[in-house]
Amino acid sequence: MNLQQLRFICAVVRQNFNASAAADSLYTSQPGVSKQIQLLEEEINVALFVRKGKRIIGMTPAGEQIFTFAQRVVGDIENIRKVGQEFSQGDRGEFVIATTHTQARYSLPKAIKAFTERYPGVQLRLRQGNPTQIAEMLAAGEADVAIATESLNSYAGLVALPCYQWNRVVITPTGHPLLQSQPLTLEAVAAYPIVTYDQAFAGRSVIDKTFAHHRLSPNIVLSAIDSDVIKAYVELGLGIGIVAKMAYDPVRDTRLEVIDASHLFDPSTTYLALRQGTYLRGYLYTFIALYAPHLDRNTVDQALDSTVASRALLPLPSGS
Amino acid sequence: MNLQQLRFICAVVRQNFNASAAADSLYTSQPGVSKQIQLLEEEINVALFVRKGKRIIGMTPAGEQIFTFAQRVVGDIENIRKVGQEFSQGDRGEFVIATTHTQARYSLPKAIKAFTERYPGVQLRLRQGNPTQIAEMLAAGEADVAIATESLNSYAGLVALPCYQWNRVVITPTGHPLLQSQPLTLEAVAAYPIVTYDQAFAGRSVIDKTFAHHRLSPNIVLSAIDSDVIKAYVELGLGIGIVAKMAYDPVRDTRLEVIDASHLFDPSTTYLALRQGTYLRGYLYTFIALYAPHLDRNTVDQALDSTVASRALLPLPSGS
DNA sequence: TGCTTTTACGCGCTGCGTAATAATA
DNA sequence: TATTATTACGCAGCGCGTAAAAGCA
Repeated sequence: MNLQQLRFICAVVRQNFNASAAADSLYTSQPGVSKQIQLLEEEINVALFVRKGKRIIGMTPAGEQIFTFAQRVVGDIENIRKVGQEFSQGDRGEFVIATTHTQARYSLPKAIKAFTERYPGVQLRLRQGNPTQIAEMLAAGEADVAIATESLNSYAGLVALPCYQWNRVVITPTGHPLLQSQPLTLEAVAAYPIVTYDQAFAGRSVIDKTFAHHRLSPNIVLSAIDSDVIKAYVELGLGIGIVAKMAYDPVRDTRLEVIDASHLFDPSTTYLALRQGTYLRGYLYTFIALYAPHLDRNTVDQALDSTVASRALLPLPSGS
Repeated sequence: MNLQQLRFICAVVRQNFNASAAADSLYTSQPGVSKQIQLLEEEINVALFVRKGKRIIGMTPAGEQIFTFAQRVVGDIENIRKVGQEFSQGDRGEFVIATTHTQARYSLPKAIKAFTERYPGVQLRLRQGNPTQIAEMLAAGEADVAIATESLNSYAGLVALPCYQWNRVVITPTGHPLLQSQPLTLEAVAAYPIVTYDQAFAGRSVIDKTFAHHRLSPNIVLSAIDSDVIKAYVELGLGIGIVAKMAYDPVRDTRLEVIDASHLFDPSTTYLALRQGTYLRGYLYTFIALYAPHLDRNTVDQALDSTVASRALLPLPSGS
């Protein structure tokens, strides 16, 4: 048994039981992958993959168990490498953040600016996607942290830490009649065509739930993954927009008017997620503290160690 | 990086930073061990061991962190092997119990008899030692379970499950004057020379604490690790004995008389301990259930998964 | 002078790539 | 027919053991 064999197993599983793709992803030859897997199966005397003729189509029960261990081994090897880097060149390295457009554009810039000034030797990479893709990137080790509002909790192997709460504003073109209706009500909002986030993004689920709860059927004429796209279409007069308050910029957005809607919707919480069992480079703790000051090193470590859902343990600081 | 290098690191640490001993323990050459460790240090660019001249005398901080990961990797490799055995020959294998004399002699026989009948293909091995040695055997992977009354909890990386409670009897030679004093009191016991367990064994700490709490200074003329040795010396008239109730056999021990002492001492709890993060062969669950019927597979799995001390979670069934 | 680690060196195994074959969809 | 897995084979590299040297207590 050797490490390479375990890497091969993980890659084959991750590539949906395609050994050729697995070989590509590891920059090696496909026969090598097949052979090493066969050797391992022979050594431990049990088939790991279910084959239909010559095709690999799934895992045996034994394979599934072994896969979980193999994953942990491969992760630990990565951890060992990281410890080495941390001690040999603590202020240099790579740092990949998987996040959504809205976070990247509106909530992260301040922390990222401070971070890059503090760690000029760290190569920072932003990877964008929807919350599900983000969680998968993190789980697959393609990112070091994930930041998003939806669906980061309840993903096996990940730990989600609450960062901050936020709520929504309604944005309209200048001179829109809705600006007259004070105070703002859900009914008034539902009377106009609406532009807001896509299903998977930025607390859209809260918006849907709120309308449904009040037995309102809003006319959502356009949904987008991107606050800037929403704002553009609102400017064009396609409808009124519901976006995160942080996405409205009073300086830039002069062709829009804004009405606070915090009283209409439950607040949403943005989470920062980490893979369980990973060694965190020192600068990662620094970044997390820059982004969410209540998440100090001890808090993060405790959350990473605990098996139980960490959200309950962590009080969220008030307001923002 | 390869598995062997990680094994070498673990062995060197376990052998108190003696590379020669580590090589012996792994049945390989000492230069090979040194060289592989050097290669790894070179590869990840950080010293793992602190050297004084040519002697290895300790670990660097980086080394300590890496050691913990290396341990887990080595353990997971072992786990993978076990999964293979479980699925290829589920009713065959090896099973090592680390325990004390008293458990081996008096509490285990029934479960072991049933187990060997159920699993004739499993090679069962009993390893005896004091509770500290037992815990170390388990932690080092030299045993699959540890069973003892003292000091199995509070050992990092181990999970202790309460199995049963028990208490003590006083044994005397036939016709001893203590037999007349009804009911038995601590003061009466303390009036005679006492033979009982060694410091490290079988709830001796409870005995000491009880006497101390009553401001009594018993005259313990002989302590032994072994109930049978204690009984032998009580038969010889050296003193009265305090032993676990289960150690008195009314059929065999005809030259001894017995007085129940449950009302004098707090009960002790015997624990069964497992290493965290280990894959358990199916027959191990069977054995545990035979020995302590309230510890079914789910209970054991939950305890193994949880990071927090498992004892608090587990109710101990009453009496026995 | 022990005992321990490092250096030196050569053999043998094995992992890996290329090429060819077999089997599936 | 296109894609994918297995078999065959040969080279290169590396892990491991033996032997010798170098330091340490």
